[in-house]
Amino acid sequence: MTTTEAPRRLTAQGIERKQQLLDHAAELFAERGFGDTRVVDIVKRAGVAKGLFYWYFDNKESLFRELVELNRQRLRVAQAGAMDPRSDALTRIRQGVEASVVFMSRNAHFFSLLEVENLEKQFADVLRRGTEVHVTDVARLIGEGIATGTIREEDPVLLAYGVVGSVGYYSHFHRTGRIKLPVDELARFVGRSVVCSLAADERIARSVILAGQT
Amino acid sequence: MTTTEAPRRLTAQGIERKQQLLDHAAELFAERGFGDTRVVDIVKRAGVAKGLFYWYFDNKESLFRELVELNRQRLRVAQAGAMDPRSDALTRIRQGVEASVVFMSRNAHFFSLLEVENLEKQFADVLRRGTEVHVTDVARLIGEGIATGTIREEDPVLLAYGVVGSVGYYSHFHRTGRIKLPVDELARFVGRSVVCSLAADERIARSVILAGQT
DNA sequence: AGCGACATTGACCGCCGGGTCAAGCCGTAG
DNA sequence: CTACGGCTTGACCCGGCGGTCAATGTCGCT
Repeated sequence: MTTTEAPRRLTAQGIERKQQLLDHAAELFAERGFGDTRVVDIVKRAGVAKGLFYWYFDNKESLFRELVELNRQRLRVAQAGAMDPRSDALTRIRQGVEASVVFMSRNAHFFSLLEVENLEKQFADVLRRGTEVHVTDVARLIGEGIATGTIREEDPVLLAYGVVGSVGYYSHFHRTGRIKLPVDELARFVGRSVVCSLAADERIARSVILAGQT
Repeated sequence: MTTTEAPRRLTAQGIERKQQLLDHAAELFAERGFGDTRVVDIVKRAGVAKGLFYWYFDNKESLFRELVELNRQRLRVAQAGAMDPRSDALTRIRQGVEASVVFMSRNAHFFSLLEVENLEKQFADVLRRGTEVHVTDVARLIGEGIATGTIREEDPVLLAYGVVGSVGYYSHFHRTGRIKLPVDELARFVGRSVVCSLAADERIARSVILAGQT
């Protein structure tokens, strides 16, 4: 199944069309979920014939997977971009967390699927792999923070799951309209929360938080 | 649709059979997800004919909803039972959190569906209502904690989402085998984590945590 | 015995939706 | 002009699955 299938050569028009399909699909998935979105719905919304779908994707599942990879990468880039390499680990985590919340909000239509890992068991693999990468990233930072004494001594991986979880959950609650708050405000709140749960002591927590209240 | 349909009178045998179906369904849902579980699979596993399913349930969806309500209630009871009414709010939260983690682990087969709110959009309502109840419970306690000075001053509801989220996520990661740790150890860790993220100051955090390390 | 209510069976129906396909279009390179 | 490969169409196929139903069984009560 992992055959190196000839990646079809696409013209400019082809690339655009494919992107349209991805976009409309993401939108529909967010609206009704993967299982309740018909291929017909996707093509209809894009205003093309059904057969065309299968010109660009092997099948519905394959489109979904592509969507996942794409957005994971974009999120990772956003996180990396938000971190100031001169800052200490805890601060960088705060920055990454805030960026993630904002990013997820901007791409709400997509993440309403992503963060939730087992909407359909068949995707457990892709989705979890993504989370795993994220967790590893954070765990590394936490390890650093523990070494330099800014983060309390606990298993870094365990703490990392908490960070990733918080971001995911808060984003989810925000997206589904149960937390009514401007994104950036929420982002700062989650940042603060995470810092509080990680900081080695009160003084550190306060200083990292204060530095973030621009 | 919310017709007060005559709730069929069940004999002892009937009640048992219905429970069997619920159990097997929960198991299968956990294995493959709701969408990928066929009614036939459920009845086959229970060793009965397909038609019987519709004797006990209106349809697949209705069974699912029943499953949800049932387990929500049981969780709530477990939480309430774990809290020592003489303790302060923060401690009670810690107790509730630990109980939740344990409960979710014991009922893993079911909660692999529950905590994830939008596996299928059609269930958003039931699932969210459940979370909402939970959040409200916790928010009340947090409000109390803020009033008595043990919890830091932030919007109680916002903080409550964090607590509920943490429990859900850690349980999820544990259930899916990515956190390999005895349940009770994990429960204590999550308890500590939550306390750290809520406590008004370091002294309080330490004392509440120490009191919990039996 | 025989009635009525609960319990159980499995063949059957109908539709929905994923995926196929043969044919046609259009721009460009030769 | 023609050939070719990317692009587009929509009718069609077909398997799977949710849900129905008429028949049969099995209690317990009168």
